[in-house]
Amino acid sequence: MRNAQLSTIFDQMADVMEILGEDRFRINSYRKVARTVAELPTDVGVLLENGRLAETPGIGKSSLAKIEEFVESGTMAAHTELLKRVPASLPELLRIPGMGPKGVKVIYENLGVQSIADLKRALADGSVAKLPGFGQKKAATIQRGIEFLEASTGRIRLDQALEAAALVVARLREVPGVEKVEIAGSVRRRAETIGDVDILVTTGKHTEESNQQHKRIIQAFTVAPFVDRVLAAGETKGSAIVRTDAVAVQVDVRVVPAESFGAALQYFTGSKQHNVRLREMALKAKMKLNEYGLFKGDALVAGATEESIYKKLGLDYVPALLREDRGEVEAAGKHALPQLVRLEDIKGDFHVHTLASDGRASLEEMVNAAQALGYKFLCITDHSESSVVANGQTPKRLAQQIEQIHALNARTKGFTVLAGAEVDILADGSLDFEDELLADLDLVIASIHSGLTSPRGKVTYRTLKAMDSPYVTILGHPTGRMLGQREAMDLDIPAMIEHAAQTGTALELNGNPYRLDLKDVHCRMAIEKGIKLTLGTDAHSTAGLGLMHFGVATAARGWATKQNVANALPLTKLKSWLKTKRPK
DNA sequence: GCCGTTTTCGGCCCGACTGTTTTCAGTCG
Repeated sequence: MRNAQLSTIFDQMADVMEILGEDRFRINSYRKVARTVAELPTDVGVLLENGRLAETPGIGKSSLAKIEEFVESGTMAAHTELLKRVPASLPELLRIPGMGPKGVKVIYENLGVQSIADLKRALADGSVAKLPGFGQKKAATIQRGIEFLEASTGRIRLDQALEAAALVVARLREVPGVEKVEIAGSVRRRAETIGDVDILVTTGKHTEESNQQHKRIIQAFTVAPFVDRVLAAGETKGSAIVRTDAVAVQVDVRVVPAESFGAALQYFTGSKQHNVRLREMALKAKMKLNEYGLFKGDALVAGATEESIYKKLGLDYVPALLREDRGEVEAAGKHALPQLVRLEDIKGDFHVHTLASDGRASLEEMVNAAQALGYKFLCITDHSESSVVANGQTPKRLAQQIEQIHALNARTKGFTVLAGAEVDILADGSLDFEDELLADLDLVIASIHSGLTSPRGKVTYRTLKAMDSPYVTILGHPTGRMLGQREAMDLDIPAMIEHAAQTGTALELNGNPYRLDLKDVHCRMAIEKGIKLTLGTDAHSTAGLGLMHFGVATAARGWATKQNVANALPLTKLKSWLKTKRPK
């Protein structure tokens, strides 16, 4: 899709305009266009043709013309012209924490610094510290910023962020005077990757001693053994790099009095874009929203709970999972928010491995663990023969496993084990087992495990062809991505979703936090086409079954209700649903 | 540049922290 390219172009223009010191509101609208285009579910070319792009909020006449120009010619004059005005490598300096557009402008104009390499030299010879508005400390901050940037692996996975958050939460709960400790930010929204971790602490009602008390709480955080480096430590806010066994991540701790808890939680949860929307609404209603509350003049109108703030703004309560400015504010105003799927709605797991392939627990152990979670069913989906490294089963071994499952079902009450397989989609789009064997299974997940870097046409062809099989119930981890490790396949997502709808194939939402595949926005596209999602943990151990909450959160971020999720079906309905695609 | 149940012009989210300042600008979230 050209959407990603266009998004980058608008962001690049905004970067350059910032360095040039142009109008910040204009820059903001470029940023908004960049973000809007990136999140469009359909290629801009298509939306241009059917006129929908012009209706998209945030995209006005000027941006529309620029996009049109790019779609027609592959270039954009405004972009080309802007890039000519500063050295090409200059915008990369904006990525250094502590360096903003003003700083970049000063070091460029005074020292001729054009790149991070130039900047390192200027820092080393002391010329940065001598610049107007700079100094020894500022130079040191920039130095550390460069080191951080070069050592950083970028965003971390949600499970890693939750682990870091748990460390800090446990520490803060022990500090005297602390009443509540809540995880906020993108971790609370269960975003698929996390930039930094936000934690909110409340004390009792505001008193004379509050400031001292707040300071002590921040200090307790910054001197904790897991803190690598302190970035800031004031009276209400502390920021530090926290190191766990797996990762280092920035954690921000904010302390507020109890009467502002809701406002602070709302503010600190974000997303930024969602908050901007609410603040705009507050302004229109002659009010003001900040992290201390919703105010009319100086009077506090709401603040103790998040619910009260949304209510006073004329909105239904928006679950944190939806706060991305993807239409949830409008829906909340029209009482049209979905009843999101919850972990309690989940009656079983669709994607599980055992010792028969590369799992570490037996069939019986996995079933026992699923029963302990209160599930009603479990689908056993071991690998197929071609997945040699994963100890994929031969047809003979699979046939034996099916027998084993039937026998287990015969002696189990109130719980059903479904016989399935995760069958490889081969290079030509055919399946790794014959139809006769597939017909003996209750369900089939078809997955691509090889050739993930093939061109778009090839991976899309294989994916669509596999869905043509009447025995393929579910397309497994459709894009094949591994967060932080491996890019998604270059799959034509709209075509894949369209074909899933046509063939009646379900799409997996693989809940393993390495995958979260399909991702939230694609889940939403699928749901809008009436496609059922199946949540699977891809568990390779009994503990792995506990990852279901990641899948549920991601589905909810895709606006899924329990009707959209096959895991929530009662068993009888599930069984008949599994047969819908099969030959009659 | 975008937008409009007060506006087609005149707005555009808000506050904390830091460092370099003699009262505030820059950066961040």
